[in-house]
Amino acid sequence: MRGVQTDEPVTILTVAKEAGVSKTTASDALRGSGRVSEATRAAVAQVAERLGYVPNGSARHLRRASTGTIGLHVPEVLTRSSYYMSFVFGVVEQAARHDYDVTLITSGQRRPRPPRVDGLVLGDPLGGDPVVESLMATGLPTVSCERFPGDRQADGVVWSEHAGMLARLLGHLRSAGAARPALIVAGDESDWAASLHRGYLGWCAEQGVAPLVRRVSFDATGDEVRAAARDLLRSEPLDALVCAPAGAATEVAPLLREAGGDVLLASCVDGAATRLADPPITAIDLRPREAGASCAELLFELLAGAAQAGTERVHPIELAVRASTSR
Amino acid sequence: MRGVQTDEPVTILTVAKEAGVSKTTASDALRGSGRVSEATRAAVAQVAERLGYVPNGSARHLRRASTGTIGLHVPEVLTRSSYYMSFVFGVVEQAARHDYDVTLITSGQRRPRPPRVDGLVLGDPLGGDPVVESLMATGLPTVSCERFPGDRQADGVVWSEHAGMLARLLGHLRSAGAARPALIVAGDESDWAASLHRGYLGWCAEQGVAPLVRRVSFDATGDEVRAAARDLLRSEPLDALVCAPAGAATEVAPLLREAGGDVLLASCVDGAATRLADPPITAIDLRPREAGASCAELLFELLAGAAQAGTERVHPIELAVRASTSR
DNA sequence: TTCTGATGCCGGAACGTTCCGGCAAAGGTT
DNA sequence: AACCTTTGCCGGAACGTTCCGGCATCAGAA
Repeated sequence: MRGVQTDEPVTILTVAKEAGVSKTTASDALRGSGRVSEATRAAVAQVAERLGYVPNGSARHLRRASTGTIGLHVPEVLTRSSYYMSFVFGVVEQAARHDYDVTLITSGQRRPRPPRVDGLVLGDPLGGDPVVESLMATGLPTVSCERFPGDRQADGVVWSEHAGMLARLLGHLRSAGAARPALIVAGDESDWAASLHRGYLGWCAEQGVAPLVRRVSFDATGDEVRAAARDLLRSEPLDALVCAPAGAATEVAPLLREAGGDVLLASCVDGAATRLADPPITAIDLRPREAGASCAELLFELLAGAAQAGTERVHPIELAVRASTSR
Repeated sequence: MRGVQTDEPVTILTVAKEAGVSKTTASDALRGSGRVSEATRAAVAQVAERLGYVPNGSARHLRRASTGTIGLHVPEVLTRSSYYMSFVFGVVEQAARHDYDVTLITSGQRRPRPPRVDGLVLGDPLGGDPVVESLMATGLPTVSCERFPGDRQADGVVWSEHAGMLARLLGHLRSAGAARPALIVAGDESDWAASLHRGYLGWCAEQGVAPLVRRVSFDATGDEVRAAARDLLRSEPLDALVCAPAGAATEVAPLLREAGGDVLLASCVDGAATRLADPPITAIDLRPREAGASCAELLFELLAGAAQAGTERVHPIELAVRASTSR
């Protein structure tokens, strides 16, 4: 039952009058605040339900000096759209649990005013993006997924052990027989790419392996990663390849197959494509939806004063070993 | 210059006092409403700029009985994430031009309240989605991209001539020598897929060609479309293949190459992948960003009373002929 | 001179909800 | 009986902006 539809909006005053209490009591009863008896609370709740009362967000947030909304920024990198969509959905759903809305902010926007939000989530902030810079300059509580490249960090950071997980993947490749795994990775405008690269170099140093890297752009196309793979195939005997950019592994899989040689293949970003490829491709599952939710949750803690600026959270990621890395 | 930072919020009262006018005059001056002299307007604007005045959205929208926000719903279909992300960005940017925020609504959300928005954009509404149904039941002004499957339509519909464009693509394939082009397409839960299928059948009837169709799910995986393509290859001599699902064409391209036979290949959804494939794949460019902007614009017209419920707009789409359909 | 219309200001009230502190009643303690 | 504490209500004011209609002034027409 939706409630009676009238031309008069159902306000807290309507509910209070119908329940025979003051507006303050009605408000307190519905919000669980103040000192209201359980019987009165139930009676008011019933009236509100019956009338289909929905609090006016503008009124509430004017009074509270808040907006009830968080802003979410994601880079417009379409090769990572699958990851970002999942991330976005995670944020939106976690925000809903806190009765917050999520307003999207894009780097293509030209707008003359700061966002009307209580706080910000930055998904994978890229260095050199002026919109990201200006968002961080707002002074609003901000949580970033991965660190911001550079010295200045958001109030809260949710990050994952990419280097460590890559070392584990490389170890797995090593024990599967690969003597010298190669890496295709983006540049340092992304903290994620930078830590993968660093982790790879560190692992090679530790294992006494000569690094075999090809750098591509953060939003590398299929052709770009295929060109990088071809280059690797031409210049060295290739026994294993780890592709960092999202979607790259599935782009090079046919190429490696054609080239023969039984090259092990893995991806640093998991998704439906790697899972459902034939053979399924070993990948690092970044769990983007959960990452989104975790970022949102940390922001709400910051907003509620339950967390301090400078808080860092480790978001667990997983290695999904599949057929592409076995012989 | 950001303006002097004090602990006291800069309100319209602050600006008015500083400019030596009433709050009403200050408000009217900044909004271009009321009857305010040009000199007074300029003076107030200068004070506002200097003080870094930003209107309080909650106060404004409480007074106006509005929210300053539109809701955007997109299906959580990750194979179409590239298209949807572009669509989303288009909506967000057009909304920004109207000083509106965009709040995302997902089908995975469980929330006890209607969205606090002035209107809704439904990107590619899928039949059978209860969240879409409930959004359409809110009574809010609503614009959908493509029609809603079924009798009930949104207040505004932005749609494209998919059947017509497919006929043109088929004609192009025909003139490139294909006698019997095949189609891989999703089911009727999407109006887009339904019109492609209908258009294909209509074209075949008109040309006296026996239809060659394989149905897949709307969110078909690479394997699923490859299985469909293999099935086609096995059962008939295949001279041309049109893949409707986003991403499908690039998934089957290597398969067709391996099979030999010089099969012409085209896609009903264009993107970076089809553009940058080798050879580049002929595709229908749905121009998602522009579609998003167009939907948002129609919604703002509805909200402003400049368009009527029942308005339909044709969003132009384009056929990008590329090397995959030439011999 | 008087009246009318235009211009450009103005204060009060409204929007819907929350916060704050007052107060009545009841129960317990001295 | 008087005092104190707790419980559970209450009305007024606040939040910041816009809407509405009033009013003063000036210029032009009758």
